[in-house]
Amino acid sequence: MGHIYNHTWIDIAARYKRMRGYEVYFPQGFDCHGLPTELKVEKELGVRKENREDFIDKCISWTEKAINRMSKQFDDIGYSTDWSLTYRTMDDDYMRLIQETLLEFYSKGILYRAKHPVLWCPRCETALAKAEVGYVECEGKLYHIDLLCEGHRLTIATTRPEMMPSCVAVFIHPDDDRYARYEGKKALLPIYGREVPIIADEAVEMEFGTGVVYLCTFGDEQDIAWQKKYRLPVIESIDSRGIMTGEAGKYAGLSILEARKEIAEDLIEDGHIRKIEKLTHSVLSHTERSSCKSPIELIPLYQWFINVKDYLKQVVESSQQMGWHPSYMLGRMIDWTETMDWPRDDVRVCSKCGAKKAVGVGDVADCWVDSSVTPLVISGWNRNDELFDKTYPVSLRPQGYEIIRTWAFYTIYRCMLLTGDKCFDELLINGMVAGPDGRKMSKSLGNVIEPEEPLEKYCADTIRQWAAGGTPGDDYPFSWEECDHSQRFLIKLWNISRFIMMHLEDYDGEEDVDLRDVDYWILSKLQVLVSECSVNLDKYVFNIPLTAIRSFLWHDFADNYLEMVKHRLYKPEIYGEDSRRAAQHTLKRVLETVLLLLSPYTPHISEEIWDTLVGGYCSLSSWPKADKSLISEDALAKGELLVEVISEIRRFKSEHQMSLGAELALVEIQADSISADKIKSIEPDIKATGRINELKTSVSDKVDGFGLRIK
RNA sequence: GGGCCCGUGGUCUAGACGGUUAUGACGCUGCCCUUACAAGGCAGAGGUCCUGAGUUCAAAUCUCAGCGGGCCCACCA
Repeated sequence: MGHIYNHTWIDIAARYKRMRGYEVYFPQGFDCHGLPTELKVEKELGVRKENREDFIDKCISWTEKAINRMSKQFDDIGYSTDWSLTYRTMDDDYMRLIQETLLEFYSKGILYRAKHPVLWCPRCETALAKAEVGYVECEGKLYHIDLLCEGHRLTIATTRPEMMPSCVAVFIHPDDDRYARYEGKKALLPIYGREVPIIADEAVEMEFGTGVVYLCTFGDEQDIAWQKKYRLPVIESIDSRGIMTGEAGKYAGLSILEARKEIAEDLIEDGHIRKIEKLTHSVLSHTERSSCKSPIELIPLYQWFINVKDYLKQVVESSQQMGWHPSYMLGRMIDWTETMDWPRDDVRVCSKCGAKKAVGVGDVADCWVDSSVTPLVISGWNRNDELFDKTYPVSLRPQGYEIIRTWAFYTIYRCMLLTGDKCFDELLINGMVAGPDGRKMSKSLGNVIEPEEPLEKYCADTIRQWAAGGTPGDDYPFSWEECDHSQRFLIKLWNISRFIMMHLEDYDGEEDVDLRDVDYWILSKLQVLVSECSVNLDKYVFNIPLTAIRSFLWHDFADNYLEMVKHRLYKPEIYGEDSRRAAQHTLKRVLETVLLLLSPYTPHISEEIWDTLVGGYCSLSSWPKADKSLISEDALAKGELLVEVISEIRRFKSEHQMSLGAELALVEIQADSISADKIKSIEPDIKATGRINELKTSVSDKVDGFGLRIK
């Protein structure tokens, strides 16, 4: 439903801009590569990636199935993309362009290969981006292990005793009086009998565990920082499959968990363990965009890196040149550039390797490597200069807030470096779709709605109204009630149209008509509505115009105006042919304009009615302009008075359990002089709409506004 | 720990350049077949606009603090 949600937004924007006269370049892309796909295929089809060719085939067919399903959903909601422009990140042309951009980065030294501790998932056997990991809270044990220092016991605390073979130093806090005397000395590791330096550093948390921590290469990011800062050696005791290496001595060949168990037993047996505490802690795990959830390791490996840190200032500057909707989302981008951190490795690898045969890299690239060049792909960068000049920067980037730090960030970064220019004029940021219960959609909560279910139950224009109801940047729940209401609105619109069509059968389309106060009233309100819609749609605010259109059509137009002109339509012999024609003209004009306003939201029903009412396509017509000459303050005031008087009469009938069609013998209105003037001019409308036989209006200085006496 | 967003009748929600009676939906109550629509219409009940303080003639709206919720980031040897 998230895709239905934001693609409806994009489609409304595209349809609106077309009607405003823009030539809208509207391609749809599909993001295909990456770990999420691989994990899905492994899980659902039960295949492993040992057989690379077979695995890739399975990934491609799975992805194509997903694309077909999504494309059908988009077609089902009337998504007006130009399918001939569709791009897929797994297409050869697309991949070629990715490679070109990477080669350009390589030639500039921005892309480089280096050995560096990376976040590594032993289960998926791949390096992960920082954005792909998160912390999972779980139960663990904190082992207090005695080390020896000049005959004294120095007790460290660790949750990972199996990292002992990788220990290269022990750290204490410089202000910690308990351990001050050990600073600069050496500690002896049990089992391995190796001596490591004892170093004082501010980063040690004195309150945690024993206040003494051992540094292993690499247990966490702090270890990386310390290893670099103090130029300590690196000992790799865990390999890329999560198996202990030869450095682990007798534990070599064991898995991490097996080694943890055995080394702990040995330490206990030898009397080196002073205490084991239970501990709830957060373990860095493979959490994002994946169902893996395995704990991750920091393993030094040769990997390809792209230097973003040196260009953050430019990314921020580029982002500031764009319009963000809502504007505070720019702040999230800047926050990200300010807080992202990774100890930099300055190693650059020479490109002149002299290899005779190029061998593809076996690693799985971060999927953002593909998806962050889309503005270049669709604009024909390095392919078609004419197209590029016309379509770059992209006018509007729609996306969710959860991938500002990834999709938006990497896209702005790469396009800025490759083109020297910003890649978007504006960004429209949507929130997440929550379940009907208001909570995040998740399988475990059982509140997931797949698009097929509402699409089966409701028509596309109903789903689109639901989607248009969201606010930029805010999360938005899926709501069956909102769908019900939206569906009923369509029926209402249909019935209004039937009524109007019925009365337009003999309408000659004469424009030169003698409009009455009531006509000016509804036409005035219509002009206000048109400008309200334009102002908001220009800001990509969709919910406010839709609500305003629905309220106008349902309540002002149907509940009030239609009832107020029925007598003129049905009895021209009493009220005059020209009055009837004025009403016909107004009915047609209002409905036409409302159909144009609704067209971006509910294109299907709008076209259907438009075809009968006007002919042709309303989505190809021009967006209406508010005609200020039709706004009459006097008519607005008279119309509101008429609504109020009719409302009083309806209330009376309701209280007396009378039908609204029941006739009233006599109604007397007392009004102050200003209101009385206005009321007198709309007396025929009051009389006819209220089914009043005799209506008397008199001026009274005792009332404020007006009062009614009904018999 | 840092940042951002949010808190409005039973439920969901609009409004946030300060200014009549706070919007609408669902639900609820009563009534009514208006020569379009009962999948409709009319009328009605229901609110300390999270709490407190401040600015102001005036605060749902602005400021600060607190409480509660959400998201992102960081930390947890």
